[in-house]
Amino acid sequence: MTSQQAYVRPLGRPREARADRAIVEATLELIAEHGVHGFRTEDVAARAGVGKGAIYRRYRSKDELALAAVADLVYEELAVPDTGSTRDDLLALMREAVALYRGSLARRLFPSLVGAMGQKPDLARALREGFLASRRAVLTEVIQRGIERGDLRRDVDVDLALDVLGGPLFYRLLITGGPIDDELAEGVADLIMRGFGPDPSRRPKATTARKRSR
Amino acid sequence: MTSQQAYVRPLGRPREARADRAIVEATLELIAEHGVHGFRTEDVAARAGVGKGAIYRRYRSKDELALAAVADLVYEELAVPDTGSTRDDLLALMREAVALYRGSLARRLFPSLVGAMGQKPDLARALREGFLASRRAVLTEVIQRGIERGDLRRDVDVDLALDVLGGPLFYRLLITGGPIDDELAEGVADLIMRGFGPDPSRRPKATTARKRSR
Amino acid sequence: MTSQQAYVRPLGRPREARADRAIVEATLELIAEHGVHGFRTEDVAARAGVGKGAIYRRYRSKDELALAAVADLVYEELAVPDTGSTRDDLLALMREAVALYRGSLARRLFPSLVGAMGQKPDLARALREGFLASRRAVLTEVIQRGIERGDLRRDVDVDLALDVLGGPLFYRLLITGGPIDDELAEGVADLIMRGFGPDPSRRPKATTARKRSR
Amino acid sequence: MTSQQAYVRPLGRPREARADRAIVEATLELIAEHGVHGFRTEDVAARAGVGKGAIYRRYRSKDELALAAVADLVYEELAVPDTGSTRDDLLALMREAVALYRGSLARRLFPSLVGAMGQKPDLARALREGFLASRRAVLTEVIQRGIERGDLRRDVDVDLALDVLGGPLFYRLLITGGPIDDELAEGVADLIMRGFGPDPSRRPKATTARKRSR
DNA sequence: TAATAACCGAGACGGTACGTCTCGTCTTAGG
DNA sequence: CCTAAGACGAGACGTACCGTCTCGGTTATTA
Repeated sequence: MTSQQAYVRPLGRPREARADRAIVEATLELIAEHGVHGFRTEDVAARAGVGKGAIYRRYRSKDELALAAVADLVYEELAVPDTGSTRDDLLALMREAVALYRGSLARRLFPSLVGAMGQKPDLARALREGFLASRRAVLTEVIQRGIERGDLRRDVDVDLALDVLGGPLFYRLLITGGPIDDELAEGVADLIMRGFGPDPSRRPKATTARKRSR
Repeated sequence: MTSQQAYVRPLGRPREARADRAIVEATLELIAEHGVHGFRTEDVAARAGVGKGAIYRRYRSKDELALAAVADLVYEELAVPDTGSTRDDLLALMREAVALYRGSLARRLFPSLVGAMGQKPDLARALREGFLASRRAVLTEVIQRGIERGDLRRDVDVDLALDVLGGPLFYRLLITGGPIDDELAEGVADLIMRGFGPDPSRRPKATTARKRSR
Repeated sequence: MTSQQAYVRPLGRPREARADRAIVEATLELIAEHGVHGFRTEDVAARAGVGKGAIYRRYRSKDELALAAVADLVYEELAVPDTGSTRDDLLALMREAVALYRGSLARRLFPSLVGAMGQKPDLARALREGFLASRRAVLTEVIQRGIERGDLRRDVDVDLALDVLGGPLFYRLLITGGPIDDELAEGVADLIMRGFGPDPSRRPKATTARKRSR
Repeated sequence: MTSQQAYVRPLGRPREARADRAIVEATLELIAEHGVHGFRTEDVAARAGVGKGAIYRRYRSKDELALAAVADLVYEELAVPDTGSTRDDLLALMREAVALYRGSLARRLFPSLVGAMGQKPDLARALREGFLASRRAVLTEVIQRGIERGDLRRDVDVDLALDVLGGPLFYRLLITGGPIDDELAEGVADLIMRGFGPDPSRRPKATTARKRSR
């Protein structure tokens, strides 16, 4: 039976992969130069060497184009670290996030992206279900393993933990302009370990946090 | 010696105070509906019942108008709570913040505000130095008092603490869409108390933070 | 009693008469250069020194603009010549028509105008009822006078006469590309005089025309 | 069953004759509906049930397609009538022309064809040298025969005569919208006979109509 | 009281980017 | 090599919005 073979090649000339890449790259360059709102679709077309039609065949609007370009920049396979230490696993992920958001492009990109999310539910959903969900899934796995390992309490509010890990980073990126560096990564990782670590009053002898500090 | 009396009434017909208010209010409503970029000056004029000229006589650009409107909205006096309990003081401030950001106007305002901050340094500075700084000052005072009281460690990274308090809230507001409620307020307050509480290994007996959580 | 004074000045800034003229003139030039369909609205705007908005505030579409421009061009007062000689009157009118259609603007304008008439009943009606009707009225008067004077037969088919006077001219202009000159004017005028001149059969000897109808 | 043919079949799949007809017919219908410029190649393809490629393999451009379609409609062998009577020969040709231009398709086709001629010299030349020249050649022969026969003056301006025969018909078709009927055919034929007939003042006894019958 | 000056609402202005559309060509898989 | 389907680069279309300017008219202070 071929019914499982769901993919049917669409009729007609296929989209050119070359154009796909060129459009995204031109968009990223122009966003970096003029901002998420400041760039012009005509310039994207010109720089990518395509017609405007080729852009609007792929993306319904300028905003969707900007989103896709950013998504392309930001999506990457995320390996679940497994160092044996919950703190080190968290730290690895946080450091990677720090590295991503320190980049000048991502730093200039996110604010307007967030602004657009408020106006375009589609974009918000796409970002949440794609980029965000994948990162949260990885963090969740690390936390679950930490619980099983006994490094974290059984009743950890996982959502809160995720938001405490990610929140301060975005807060600095979007609002305060504070430094996004490894100190931040270590700070929140340690706070999670300490705040959600096993209750010392119950198990006075086991002090995970101590061991972690080498 | 009248030189100190600097004010000279300008010639001609004075500006109408009625229009001043109407413009700001119409702007706020329209920003909430369509975002800091999405609203139209013509709509502001129409809703305020003024001409576009009246707007541009007061503000040099759409951005300046948006900034002024937001500034007008956001400034308010903030009392420093003093319940005697560091946790309760934090909780009071957090609950107030929760109440503010649950409100539909602020909730719709902030995303586009953040987006605009990325492109307009003036707006970003105004918001950081006004709204944000005042809230951080109050929280800082509560934390300092907590340290002096011995509820918190002496070496608390205050900036990190502030970002852990505020970050998750904004993260949910702007990114995840997660719930902004008292559970969140309590979660982060407890995490701060626990994570930045006095080191139990150093002073195994005194555990103020423990007791407060009952 | 001011009720007869129906005109109420519209609110706001009035349209600029300068722009009205400039738009129509630029349109005519560009139609002559590129045809009723071939000209570009952006070029009209540029040549007229106005924005595209100023054009579309006045005309709902490119077609309506073209129609208005042509209508503006084509209306002019036409005097009825009265030299005392029917042939000379006809000749005067024909020479004037020749002069008009030799002109480079009209010569380039008419072909695409005719093409458009086939597609746009509005344009066709406007042209027929304005430009064409006024010229036919003048010719009709000359012919009537010729009949009364005895220079032409009483039973002249006036419509046919008008079409024989105008047809060859347009035929050369639109189809054959043949010369439009005074020789043509004289040729058709003489043909009309000779072909529709008084019937020699009434002056009892010659009866050619009568017999033909059998 | 094709092997018996000496004709060497070109490589590959042969063109479908079905498509040839369908393309031309669809083009004619769409030109009649929207004009020579107004129709869309995509609509032609859709209505003919072919791809755009099939059209552009046959015709190099939209204009060439339009021209070919019109040519297909309009070209037909034209016999030189020879009734023995110059008037009747002219009348036969004029009646045939009337029949052609009364048809609703030709009537809708010509205006935009003329419009296009003004912008496309190639099309104008093709139409003049093909369709038009063949008709003028036939008429010229009839007139020459008329001269030789003595029905028409020796010094007839043949070009003018042709334009007087064809002009009024096109004038009504393209400009005035007047009736195109046998009355018109007879009117211009009689006018030519009378206006270009032998000068009665010079040869007072010989009546043209007499001679025609030889 | 009259003149002067800046205000008022309404809306046209020049300019610019948008997103759509069509042209004529090119590129697939398949007959 | 043909076919239908549909993507391609190019560029005009008509719309929308910006920030400015121009109306007739209003509201203050100064003369």
